[in-house]
Amino acid sequence: MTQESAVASHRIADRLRAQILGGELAPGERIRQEELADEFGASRIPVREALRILVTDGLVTMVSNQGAWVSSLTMEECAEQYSIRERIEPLLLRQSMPALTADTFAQLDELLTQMESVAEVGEFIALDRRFHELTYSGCPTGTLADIITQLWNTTQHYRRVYSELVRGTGSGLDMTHLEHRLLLDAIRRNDPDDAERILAGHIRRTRLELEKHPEVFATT
Amino acid sequence: MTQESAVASHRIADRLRAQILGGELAPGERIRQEELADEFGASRIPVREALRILVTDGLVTMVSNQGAWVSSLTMEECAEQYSIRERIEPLLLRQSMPALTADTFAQLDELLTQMESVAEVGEFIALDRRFHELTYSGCPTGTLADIITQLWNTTQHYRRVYSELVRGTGSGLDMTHLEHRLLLDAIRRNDPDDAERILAGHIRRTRLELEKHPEVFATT
DNA sequence: TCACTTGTAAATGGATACATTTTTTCGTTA
DNA sequence: TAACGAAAAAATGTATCCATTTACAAGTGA
Repeated sequence: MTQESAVASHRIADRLRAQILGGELAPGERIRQEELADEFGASRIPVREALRILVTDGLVTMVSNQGAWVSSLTMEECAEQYSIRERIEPLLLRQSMPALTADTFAQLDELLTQMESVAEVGEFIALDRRFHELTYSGCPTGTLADIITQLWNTTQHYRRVYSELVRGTGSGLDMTHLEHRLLLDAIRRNDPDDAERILAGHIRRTRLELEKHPEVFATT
Repeated sequence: MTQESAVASHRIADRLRAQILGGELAPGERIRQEELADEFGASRIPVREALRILVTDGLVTMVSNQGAWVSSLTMEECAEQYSIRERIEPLLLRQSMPALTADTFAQLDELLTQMESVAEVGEFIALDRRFHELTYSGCPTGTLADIITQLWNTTQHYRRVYSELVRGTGSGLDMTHLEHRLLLDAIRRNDPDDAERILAGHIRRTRLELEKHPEVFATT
């Protein structure tokens, strides 16, 4: 379990991060320091520190003398982030694979089975994320993993909105399941080249899918 | 020219960043808030903000209740950053190429000529950086460019130390010049595939070269 | 009616003072 | 002598108060 930090700025940052990733705070939303300070029973100093921590995460955007907002992405920016992931997640997967065990494979399999039958949108994207993160779990944390976590975080809102949009239409999700199964198979066979290729394709197709729905994104 | 920010925290961050990138502050060096505050005639509040800004840049590492240090990399971490660059800089170059003009080509050529005859180490790595940045200048700034700037920044110190180490031995630098010429040629010919391949190879060879000199890095 | 100005409210930036945590020092003891 | 521990010193974390900047709105003029 995650221990709550004794430092107020960290506590506030953790809580805010969870709110943003959980969808309680939408991209573009204004964040006022005093409001937050009252909410947490703290002064504005730790709130400002917390905001800067979230800037590091890419989740908050600050402008001098103007304030802070939950970061938002245009469709082009979101696509850019997917293009980056397309190039570097296969690298992380390759480095992770040697350390994965049969036990991990079983967990991955179980996650896929759950995903194939889940109805709720939030649940689906959570399982999807846990699946991919588990495939990377053979890697010690480092810059590569940090960057990828950031990219997942900053695009999470748009994944959720997209999923809600296409829910029930059956579009795209079938392919996702197929790709996941292929990916797990390549990992099990310990074929890093194949795994890299499938993962890159998976991310690429997701990006193209997102680009079919500009209405998900901010207009500016 | 770069306008000095009216906000103290930004001024301090800019100055500190320049000191770190310029080699005045070495990786691992402790940063005391009060010291900096005195140095800038400010209180510790803007100093703390500045430190958090540099954490975002990856140039400073902070630990709760313990303090801040100039970030340092082990050889493995530095190699990891080069591996990431190897995958994503070719992407940035590809996106940049269509916007480059004959004028840019001429500037790139001029930079290479200067590099081939420069004697001073600091001058060399500065020209090298300007050359590559100019090849990327066709791209609007975005997440990809930001990440790459960060990776260049966090590894800059080790490039400098390495360059000083091999100065005069003639090892490796010849290859660097050849690769740069090949790269510029591919860019001129507007051959993105070739340019991507050469650039990836260039970064990869630099990484391998660095890995031949573990003494450049922190031992922990 | 529209553009511009100005004044006021509100929000962010920063200084000082204090609280808390960590580190260091120094004395004690086995 | 080495190890343990307590007290002092130093550094970071936070609250409060004030300064400065920005945003909003009402008012004035053409």
